[in-house]
Amino acid sequence: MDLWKRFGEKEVSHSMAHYLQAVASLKTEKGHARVGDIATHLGVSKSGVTSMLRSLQTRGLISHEKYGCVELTVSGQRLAERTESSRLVITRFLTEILGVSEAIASEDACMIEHLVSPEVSVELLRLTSFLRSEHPAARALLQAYRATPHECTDHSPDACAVCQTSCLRDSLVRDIGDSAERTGV
Amino acid sequence: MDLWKRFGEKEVSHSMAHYLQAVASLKTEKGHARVGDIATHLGVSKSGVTSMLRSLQTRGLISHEKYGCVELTVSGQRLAERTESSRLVITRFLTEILGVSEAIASEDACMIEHLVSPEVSVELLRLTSFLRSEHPAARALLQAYRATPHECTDHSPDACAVCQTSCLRDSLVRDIGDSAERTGV
DNA sequence: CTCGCCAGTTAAGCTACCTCAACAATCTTG
DNA sequence: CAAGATTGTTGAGGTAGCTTAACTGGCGAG
Repeated sequence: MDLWKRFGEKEVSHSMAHYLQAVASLKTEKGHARVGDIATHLGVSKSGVTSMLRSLQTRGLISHEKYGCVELTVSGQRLAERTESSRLVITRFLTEILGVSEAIASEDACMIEHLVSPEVSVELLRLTSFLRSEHPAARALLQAYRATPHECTDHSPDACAVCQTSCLRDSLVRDIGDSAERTGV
Repeated sequence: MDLWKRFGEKEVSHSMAHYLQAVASLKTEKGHARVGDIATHLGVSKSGVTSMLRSLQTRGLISHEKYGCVELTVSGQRLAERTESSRLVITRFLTEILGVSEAIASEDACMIEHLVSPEVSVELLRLTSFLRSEHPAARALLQAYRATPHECTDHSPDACAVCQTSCLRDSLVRDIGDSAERTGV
């Protein structure tokens, strides 16, 4: 299967998603988004911004005339909002339900926000809301969940409800040090 | 914050992760991985494979000599295993806990498998295992969760445990049609 | 042995995204 | 209303990852 090739065919790339978010946040923050603001906000050169704006304009996500301010089109606005919502949902799920540190949650959310389908984001929101609610089943679950040890003592096939032929955990935990180092934790 | 720039600084790119996985799966499938096999497996040209192999060799993830078979190094093998484990964990969480369709789950997992930190993957595995286990709190929660309506009726600030100033759901659901179309659902 | 085929490589070219350096437009201010 | 600072654009150049086209290494059949 060459599902993997769709990565390059996403409606927007990682960079584009962040340009759109930058424009959106500058607009709400200071009322307008200019090339220099975007460049500063994203930590890239102004020339990089100019050429990216051209590309975003071609895709109908922004409008921008020479030396003017940048405006999001309706679809650009939608995309920016959706990406931002995904980011928030993912971050909250990672920190509040999975109990991952803020640093790692923010980094992971930033990496995947634009790649997660709305279907998944909306379900993730639903699960997070439910688990954070006052519903007795949710409270009971979280309490029981927090109480069980982190270590899966028995990871033989079929003992764990997720692993099958081999223990998935083993290949994950051994890399945890490496990634913590990068994040500066 | 320019967290977003780390996207390009990941140990491996999306493509690289899939090349490594292709080599690993060909090795277990037919005992060896050759350029042509990899090209077929990934649906790219042989010349593309040759140049990617050069790049992976430079990074110490594979070894490959001219006209020979491709071998994963220890770090290449670790990376391939970790990516594959993440993919499995994510897929199972999306289908079995969130209840998303196989098609969407596979696509999303394929997009993000290499971007999710091992910390998050391992916690996701733990949650999924727990929820799929026989633990009474898990059974009760899933039952209650499945029974609650999909619609969040009250999304005013503070009513929902996740949304704050505005309803995150609104910006997500309106895009669901668009993405289903792409996936061919 | 050599001809031909297949696997693999090199070369050139494309798109995306970035950089720096030079230039052009606009704004500010005396 | 010009001088100079600020802001934005253009252009050339680099890396990553792909493509196609042309070339080469290795090997079996006659």
